[in-house]
Amino acid sequence: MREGLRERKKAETHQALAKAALHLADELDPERVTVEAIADAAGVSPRTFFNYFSSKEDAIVGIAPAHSSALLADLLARPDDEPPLDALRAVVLAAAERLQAGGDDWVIRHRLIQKHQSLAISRAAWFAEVERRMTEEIARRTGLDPGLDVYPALVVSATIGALRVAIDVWQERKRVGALETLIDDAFDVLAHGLRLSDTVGNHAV
Amino acid sequence: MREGLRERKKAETHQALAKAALHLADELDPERVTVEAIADAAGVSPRTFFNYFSSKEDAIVGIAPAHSSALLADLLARPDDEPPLDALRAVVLAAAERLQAGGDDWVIRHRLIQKHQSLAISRAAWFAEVERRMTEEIARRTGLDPGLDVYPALVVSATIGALRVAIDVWQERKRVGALETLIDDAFDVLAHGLRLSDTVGNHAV
DNA sequence: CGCAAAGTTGCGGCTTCTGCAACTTTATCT
DNA sequence: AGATAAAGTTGCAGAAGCCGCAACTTTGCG
Repeated sequence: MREGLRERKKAETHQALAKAALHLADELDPERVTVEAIADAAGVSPRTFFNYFSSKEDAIVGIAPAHSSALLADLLARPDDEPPLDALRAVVLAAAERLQAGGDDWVIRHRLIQKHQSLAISRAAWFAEVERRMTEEIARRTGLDPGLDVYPALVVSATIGALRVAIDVWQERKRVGALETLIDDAFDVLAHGLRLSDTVGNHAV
Repeated sequence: MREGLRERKKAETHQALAKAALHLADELDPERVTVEAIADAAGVSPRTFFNYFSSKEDAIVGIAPAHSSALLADLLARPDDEPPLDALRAVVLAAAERLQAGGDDWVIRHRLIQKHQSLAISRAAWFAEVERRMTEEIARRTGLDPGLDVYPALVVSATIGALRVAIDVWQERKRVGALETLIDDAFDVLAHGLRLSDTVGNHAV
């Protein structure tokens, strides 16, 4: 059979743990949620929790290999001769759509991340890994050496920053309006230069 | 007396712990260095360690309130009507000079940060705090609402990213050439737009 | 059915980190 | 100087995170 019972059970346990972690953290403080409680809620032993996540924070933030792979895969799928910033914008827009399609859990997650810096740190660690790999790819496309030229790492860093900032502002705006608009605004600024000009202004919500 | 014995001793202990943490981490793996060993090397009890640093990583990375305050103070000292990106560039250049004046410890520190992601995470957490406060100040200067407009957070995020990237590339280049040049390159790119053009290229080392 | 691979669990152990209370050192006031 | 207050250090106890290991159970497959 293509998808064994084994794989399915593993995926179910993973999701059960992530969901339990998220909802428990939402009800109490994340700091007051123990691994034991999460494992209990997912019907699994505390020891097993650590077979799936390397920390409590990772479970709450929902660090899934799938996501970072998706970002990188999207980038690899863009045409090779597309300008780096355009390719990255497309990747980020696709990621935003994917996140919004995920439902309410994603909103809860990011509300928690904004309130508790231990979670923000976990997210940052995840972003850092994505950044590292995207920088490699941008370097390959541009023919630049990432150890000599700042451009590849700089454009990727700005890109990830734009995603993060857009999400934060969108949450701050109570999710009124499209996240994609904010992302486009951010990339327009990055593309035209970060000098403050009259093209920058708070688009009405 | 202006500077009491108390203050001096505290500063000495702080520095002794930071130095011990850095050098022990440099000799062994950071993961294999325990708080107990650091405290011993600094001639202080493990319990006291936690009166100075909230984690082992913080001690190695040398999270000192002084540094982040310096960045913010520099920003506050810039003229109010200076364009945000210019003010931030000046702040980052000043920070780079300050770091280089610090001597060899700083180089060791950043070599460790690049090798071990647990330290990179600690640094990221510290950057995040700086970012938050700088964003406030940029919002004030520009009259933009950081909860409505992406610009303040975006320009600060790109700025901190530029600092990080410049330091990383400089280390990768074995510290040949001036860090300030790399920072200027990065800010030139940010100012003119992140579209790849022929103005971007690896300046000879 | 029966063996091999993979997953789960309990256990022991180390480490990080915190609150608390006792103690020592430094500052201040008369 | 001497008493008192303030600040800093330390040990202790304990919660929790995290990991390696070995036994056990479940699943996959011939």
